[in-house]
Amino acid sequence: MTATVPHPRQHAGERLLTPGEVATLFRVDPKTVTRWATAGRIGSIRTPGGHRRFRESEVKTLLAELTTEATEPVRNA
Amino acid sequence: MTATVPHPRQHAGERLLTPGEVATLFRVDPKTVTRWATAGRIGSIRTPGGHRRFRESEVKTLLAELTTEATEPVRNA
DNA sequence: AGTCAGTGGGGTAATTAGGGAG
DNA sequence: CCTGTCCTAATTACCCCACTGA
Repeated sequence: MTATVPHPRQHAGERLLTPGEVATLFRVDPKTVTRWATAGRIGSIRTPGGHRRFRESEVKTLLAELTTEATEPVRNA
Repeated sequence: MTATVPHPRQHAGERLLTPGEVATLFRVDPKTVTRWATAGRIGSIRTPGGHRRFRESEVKTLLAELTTEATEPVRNA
């Protein structure tokens, strides 16, 4: 396991995700998530130790923006 | 879980946070917050019994300083 | 007096950061 | 241009038990 369970008790639903969790959501390597943060494509919060945390809301929004639905119906349905 | 909510009305300007509460803000383990205090990365106040408390204003400031917003637009959006 | 979540201290595994080469 | 992997070092997470604090 990585950490504690999700917190229902945060500021304003400001849950944070670890690089590994974000990597799982996008099905990529955690290293890639780090590069996104370095490139400024996704906001990040650094711990005093240097590790990164990501806003869950931002990650979800990003996922939604990059999601494309099928526009043509299946011909054999 | 680490931080519960039972809380005394800490009136006055300076509200104090428990290690568990600070840990929640940074999405880390309460033990990690303790190490930050030991390493001098964050100021702490010790109770006569040895437990630590952190200044909310200092924590918030630190959190804000370590926060980076996304600057580059998403390619596929 | 007694309960009990939270904390401290110590020690060991798991993640992460960073650079670099493919 | 972007990503996954290898490496080392640093940071963090989870385990124990004893004590604090409300």
